[in-house]
Amino acid sequence: MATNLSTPPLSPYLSSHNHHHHCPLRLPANNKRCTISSKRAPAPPSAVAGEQHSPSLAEQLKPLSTTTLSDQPNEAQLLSKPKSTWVNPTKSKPSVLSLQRHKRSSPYSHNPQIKDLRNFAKKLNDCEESAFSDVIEKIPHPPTRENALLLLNSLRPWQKTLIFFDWVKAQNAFPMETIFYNVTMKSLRFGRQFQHIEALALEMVEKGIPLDNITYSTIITCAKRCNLFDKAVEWFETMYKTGLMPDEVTYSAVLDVYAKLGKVEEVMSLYERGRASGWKPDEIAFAVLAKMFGEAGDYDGIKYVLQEMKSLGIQPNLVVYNSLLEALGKAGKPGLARSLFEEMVESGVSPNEKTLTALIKIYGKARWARDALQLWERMRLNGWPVDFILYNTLLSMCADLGLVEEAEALFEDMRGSEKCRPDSWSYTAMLNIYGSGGNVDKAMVLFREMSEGGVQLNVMGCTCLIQCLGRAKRVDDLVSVFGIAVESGVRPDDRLCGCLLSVVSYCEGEDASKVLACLERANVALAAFVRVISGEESPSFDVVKEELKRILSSTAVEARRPFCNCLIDICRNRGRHERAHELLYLGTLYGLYPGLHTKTEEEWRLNVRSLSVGAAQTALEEWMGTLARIVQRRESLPALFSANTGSGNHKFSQGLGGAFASHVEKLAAPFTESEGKPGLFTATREDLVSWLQSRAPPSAATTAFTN
DNA sequence: ATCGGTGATG
Repeated sequence: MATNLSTPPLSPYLSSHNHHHHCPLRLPANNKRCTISSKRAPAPPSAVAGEQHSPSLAEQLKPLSTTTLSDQPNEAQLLSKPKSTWVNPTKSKPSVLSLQRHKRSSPYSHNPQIKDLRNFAKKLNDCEESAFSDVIEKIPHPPTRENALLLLNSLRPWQKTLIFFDWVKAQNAFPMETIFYNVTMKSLRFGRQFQHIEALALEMVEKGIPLDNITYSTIITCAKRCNLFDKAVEWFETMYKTGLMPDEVTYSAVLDVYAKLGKVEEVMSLYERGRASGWKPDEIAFAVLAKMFGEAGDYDGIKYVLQEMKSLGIQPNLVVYNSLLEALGKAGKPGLARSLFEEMVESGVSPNEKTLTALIKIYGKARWARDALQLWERMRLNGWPVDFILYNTLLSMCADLGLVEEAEALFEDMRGSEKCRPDSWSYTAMLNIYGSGGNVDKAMVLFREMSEGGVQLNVMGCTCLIQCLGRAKRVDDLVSVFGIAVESGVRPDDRLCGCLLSVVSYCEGEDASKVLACLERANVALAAFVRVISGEESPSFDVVKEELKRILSSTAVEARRPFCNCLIDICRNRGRHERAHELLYLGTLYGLYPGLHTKTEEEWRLNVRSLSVGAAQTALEEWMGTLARIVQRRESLPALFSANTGSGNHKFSQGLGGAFASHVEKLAAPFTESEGKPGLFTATREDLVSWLQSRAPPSAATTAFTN
C-alpha cells in the first residue's frame, strides 16, 4: 500500500479498497508539509457525465441511496462509527454525482398568486415575533406545496422560518419533502443555528425523508461556520454510510472543512479519491486548495494547484487568483505573486479590493516600495475598487516602508471620504508610523484625536505609542497613556509587556520604577522577575532558571525572544554582567536563539541579527571567552571569524550594527565591518588569536557557560 | 429564492 497517512481518523471516503491505484502523493508521516510529485496519474477514463448513451450517474446511484435511506435507519445506527470500506465493495467503483443546478426559472413564475404571497411574506417578516403565529393564519391563499415553499424561502430571521415550517407541517396539506427541510436549514444556517439544523436532520432520518447533497452540504457548512468542525466531519461520514455520493458542492465544502482543520493530507487524499472517481474539480475546489497551501506556506502545493488547473484546462477566476496571490505571499514569493497578478490582468480578470489588499500587503512585507507605489498609482488610474480594508492596508504598507508623507496623504483622504473614515486600524497604522519614526508629538496628537472622536485605542496602537514615548523618555506621558488605555479596555498582551520591558531596560532610577509599575499591572510575574534579577539579593542560578522557564512557557512564542533580550539588557545596564551571561545561556537552552553560531570548515560565524544590543554584546563576549580557551588548548581554528548584525532593512530600524561596532571598538577586538556588507564584521584567525593572547585569561563570567 | 471558495497590525 502506497498510502502513508499519519493521522488515523480519516473519513471513510478516503480509504477505499482500491485506493492504491491512485496515490501519486508522497506524504511524509512525520512532516506537516506535503510534498507533491510533479506528475500525477492521468485522470481515469470518464465513467461520469458527458457520456450521453448511458443513464446519468444520479440515476445510476439512485437505487443505492434511496434503498439505504428508506430502510429507516435509526439514530444510533446512523451515527455509529462507519465502516472503512464502501457500502458495497463488490459494486464497481462509485463515481461522483454530477451537479445539476436548479434552473433559474423558478417554479413560482406561473403562480398567479405570487404577488399576494410576496406581500404576505413581507408582512410576516415585518411583524413582531409575538404576533407572528397570528399573522400566519391570515395567509391569503391555501398553503399548497408551491405557496409554502415560496414563503419558506423568503422568511427571516430563522425563528420565523422555524415557526412557519412547523405550521406548514401541522397543516398536513401535503407530504414533506427534502426541499422543505433544505430551505428551512438554509435560513437556520444564516442564523448559525447548528443545533436546530441537526435536530431537523435527525427528524428527516426518523421520518424517512431522504437527505440529499443539498441537505448534507448545508449541514456541513453550517457546522463549519459555527466552528464545529468535528460535527462537519461527522456528518460527512454519516453521508458516506448512506451510500450517497458527494457532488461538487459537497466535495469542496468538505475539502474546506479538512483544510480549515489544517489536515493537508486528508484534503489531498480526498481530492485524489474524488479525481479517481470522476470528479472534475472546479474553481471553488482550487480556491480551497490554494488557500490551504498558503496557510501552510507550502509553495510546492501552490505549484501543484496551478499545474492541476492547467492540466484540467480550467482558467482561474477572480477568487482563485485572489487565493493564489495570498498564498504566494504567505509562502514568501512576492516576485511570483507580482507576475501572477500581471498574468491575471492580461487575461482580462479585473482585480477587486481583496486582490489589491493581498498585493499591497505582499509588497509592503517585501519592502518593495517601488512596486507598492506603482500599484497604488495604477489603482487610481484604472479606477480599481477601493474599500476601507484596502486603505488601511495601504497605511500599514506605508508603515512597513517608512513612507510618512504618503501615509499622511492617505489618512487625509480617508478623513475627507464618506465611507472610508479612519477607524482604529487606520489610527493604529499611523501610530505605528509616528511611533517607529520617533515623532512623539504627532503620535500624541493622534492619541488625543482618537479619544475625542470616539475611536477606541487598541492594544497594538497602545504598544506603538508606548514604544515611542519610551524612546523619547517621556515616562510620565507613558504612564498616563498606559493607564488610560487599560481603563478604556485595552488588555495588555505579551507584546505590550515586551515593549514595557524594553523601556524598563533603558530607563534608570525613578523612571524605571514607574514603567515597572505599569508592567506589574500587565504581568505580575514578569515584573517580579525583573526585580529579582536586578535587585540587591542575588538569587541562585537554579532559581533564576526555574522562574525564567515558568515565565517563558506562559508567554506567546513570538514574545519570548524579545523578553529574554530585554532581560539581558536590564542586567547589563545594571552592571549584572554574570547574570546577563546566564540569561543568554538559558535563552539558548530554551531555543530562543537558534543558529546563533554557525560553523563551516573555513569560517565560524556569530549571528546576532535577532538579538538586542546588550544580548549581542553578551554573545560576543561569551564567544571570545570560548575562543580564548580554544586558543589556550591549542585546538584548531578556521581561517575566518565573523559576526553578523544584519543591516536592518527597515527604514526606522535602530542600529544594532552601530552599537556592535562601538562595543568591538571598546574591546579593541580585531573585527572590522566589511566593505559593501553593512552589519558583517570579520576578523582573521591571526589577528584574533594574537588579540586573545594579549588579553588577560578569560574571566569567570565568560567561562561560566560554553557552547 | 434548496448546497461550496477570497482581504487587515507590532
